[in-house]
Amino acid sequence: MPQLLNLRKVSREDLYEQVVEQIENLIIDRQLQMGDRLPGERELCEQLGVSRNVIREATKVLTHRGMVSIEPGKGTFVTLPALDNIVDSIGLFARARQLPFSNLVELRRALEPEIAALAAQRFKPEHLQRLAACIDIMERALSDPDAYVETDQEFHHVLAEATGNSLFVAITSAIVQLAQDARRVMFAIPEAPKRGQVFHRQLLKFVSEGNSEAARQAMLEHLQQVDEDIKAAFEKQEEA
Amino acid sequence: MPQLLNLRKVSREDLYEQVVEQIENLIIDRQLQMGDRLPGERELCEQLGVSRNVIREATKVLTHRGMVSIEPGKGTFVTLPALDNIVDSIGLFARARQLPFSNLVELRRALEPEIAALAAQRFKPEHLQRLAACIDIMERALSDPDAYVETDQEFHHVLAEATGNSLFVAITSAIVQLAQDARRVMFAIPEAPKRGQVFHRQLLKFVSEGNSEAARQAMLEHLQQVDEDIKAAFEKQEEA
DNA sequence: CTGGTATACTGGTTCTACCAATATACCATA
DNA sequence: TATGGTATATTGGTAGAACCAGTATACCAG
Repeated sequence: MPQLLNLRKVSREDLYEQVVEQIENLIIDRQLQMGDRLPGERELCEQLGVSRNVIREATKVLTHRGMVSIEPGKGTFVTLPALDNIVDSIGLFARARQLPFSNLVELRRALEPEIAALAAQRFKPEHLQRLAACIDIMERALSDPDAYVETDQEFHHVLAEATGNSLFVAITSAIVQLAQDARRVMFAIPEAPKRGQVFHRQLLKFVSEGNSEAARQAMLEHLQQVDEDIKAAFEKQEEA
Repeated sequence: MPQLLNLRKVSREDLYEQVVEQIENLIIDRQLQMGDRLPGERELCEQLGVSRNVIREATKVLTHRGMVSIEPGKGTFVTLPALDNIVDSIGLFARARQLPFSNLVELRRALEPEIAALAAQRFKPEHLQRLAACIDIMERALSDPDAYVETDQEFHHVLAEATGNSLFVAITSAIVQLAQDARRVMFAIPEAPKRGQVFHRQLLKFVSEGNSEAARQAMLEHLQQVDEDIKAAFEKQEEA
């Protein structure tokens, strides 16, 4: 069946979609600011000429986009989108497609060395403290996968925050989250966490010295080592 | 008012949230596969013991997460999350916080050189063709900002696809989208697009030769040039 | 085999009604 | 005066019935 005519596909947009867009635009244009309260559902119905159902479907979507927060009995308020949405969307994407672990490793190798380098240039005292605290906690949790992994994530998160670039923070959170399962596997290699700590200390040192290039290199080697340990752990797992 | 007691905050989860989670888990666990049809709304009401309203709010949220697709008259079907959600979430995040343009530039400088390098190792003939086609189109659109910018985005997108890593594709799409406005500004510098083409051609050449390092370097210089042109364009804009 | 048609089904939308939690103003009491 | 209860209006949460419009299917007429 050849396509003789080029027909534009007709598509009336759902009502709730239109409501979502309208409110979204109001927020983007700053006509609705952070913390502002939306009109009540019943009032929005009148103003927009739609049923309450439509309004509710729209606000539910906006809630999950992190743009509004619904508080029963009080109202619906404009909020600042959190990192969660980015983390969730990347996580879902990767999970749904069962992306190979190598994809994650490559992304980290592109991002995190640069993050370490920038962190070395821009850190504030607060960040050094938090990094040091992470190292301490991990040292005491060398045999506690859950605690170690969680703190390891925090370490990389703090490093990203030290760059002062929220986009780095957002994407780092996402990939670190995705790598979580793999990290736990790593504990099959007993000396892996200890080896990781060596690099963590190096990183903290180089960053605190403001030595960008050394920090970048240390991060690169750290990722290399983690990658190898995880591969070894997987092989060990398959033997069993 | 000192916080004497540590009270756990009570919070019954909304019904629609529970429905979202249930369906989401079914999809993640592969009990519902891509293309499968969900039971009708009325049937879901019975099975889950909730009103149709609740079901609808849940499916709307799932739609905007890209997990299902609603087709009136037919039903609701499981879909594969698209890039759009990642792009949207990053875009919203950046816009809502009015992140400085420099954040974007830094992220690109971390990602795209690595992408160029990987593309040089893994490209398929198809990618070279598409890259060449983009260059041709841009050549003919040196004075048409809209067409040029759009094709420029496509160029970087194809490069990311050539890495075979979907995470690169996703994040590249997002940042390229965010940079769109800035790119258009660039046309205030008449020779900017032409200069960009020089690098585009270089990139295509190095990638096709499989020369990772040259490709990486070319991309780095390309971004550097774009950044300078945009800054110059902004200054020129402020003068006016 | 074509094209119409009746029919059942799907999601889209509206409306009404009620619940639970919140906020407010007011009032009784210590 | 200050505390605490109480009535009341308002908010979002949920239910359920009803109808619309688009779709699919089977069946029938040509």
